[in-house]
Amino acid sequence: MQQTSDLAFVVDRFMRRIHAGLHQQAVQVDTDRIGPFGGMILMAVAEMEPVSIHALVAHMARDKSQMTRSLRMLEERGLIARAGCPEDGRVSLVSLTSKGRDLVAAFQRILSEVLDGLMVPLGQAERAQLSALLRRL
Amino acid sequence: MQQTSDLAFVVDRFMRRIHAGLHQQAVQVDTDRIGPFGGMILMAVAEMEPVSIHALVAHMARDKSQMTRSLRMLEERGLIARAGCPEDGRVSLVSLTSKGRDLVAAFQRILSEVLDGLMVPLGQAERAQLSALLRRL
DNA sequence: CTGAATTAGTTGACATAGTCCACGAATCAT
DNA sequence: ATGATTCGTGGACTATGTCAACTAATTCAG
Repeated sequence: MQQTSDLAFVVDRFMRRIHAGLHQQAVQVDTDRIGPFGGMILMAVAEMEPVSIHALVAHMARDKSQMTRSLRMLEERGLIARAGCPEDGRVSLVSLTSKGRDLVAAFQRILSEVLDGLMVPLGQAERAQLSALLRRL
Repeated sequence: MQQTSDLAFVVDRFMRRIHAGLHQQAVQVDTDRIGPFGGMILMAVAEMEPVSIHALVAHMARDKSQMTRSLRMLEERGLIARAGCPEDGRVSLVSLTSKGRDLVAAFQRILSEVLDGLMVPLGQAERAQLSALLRRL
């Protein structure tokens, strides 16, 4: 049980190291000050566009009010655009602008670098194993 | 590279699910409203006591000013106690009170339950594997 | 077809957590 | 001793998270 509750610490620390790495590196790129969460949203949109806010909320496991505000911020900075959904008047579909797409590419590059840096203790096979295990949760 | 940056999402979501699970469950126990971070600190202290604030900061990868404030909060609620270090006048050593120890036990039980709940998709061997991999990072 | 329940999204108010910077005091190196 | 370093504290600010109330569009029971 020591073992079990330790897992939370280990995951937490890993996440914080990613966060810290991004914080260091992303300053060069994040000229609009959208923050790490903004970056995460952009990357999620990139994979799912056009996507409803509801789907985004589910995917990222965040509160919807938070998503509303972050999306407004991203929209103000011209990184995303919204369009009404023709089939359902309630949903609005979010997609990237070309400016947003550029920023996503930069974020992904940095994130990959940071992750690679953190993963050095693990061999190639182990990295794949780790990803596979986490993905199943 | 899709693969690589995905990892950040996967870890993030896992962490948030832990967080959400605690949020649900811990209400019963957290009568002093110390929050999830407070709980994490208590558990860390439990494993390391008597421990300097500096060591705690390093272990949890947090900002030291944040730690100062959280510890003050925990001290006000009578969960931890501080003692000056005889060998080094700068450091103060933190340890649990008996009230704190009880709360840690409760937190650990809940955390284990939550983690067990999240880990159901994985078999016993895989869980061990996951822990081992994460611990090496 | 209509009223009740549901769902998508927004907003306000607030709580918690993280970052940065400067400071005082104790210690260390030379 | 004195200058650099380390431990902890405090202030100011930003970013994230949580909860509850609300509007508008949709669904569904009857």
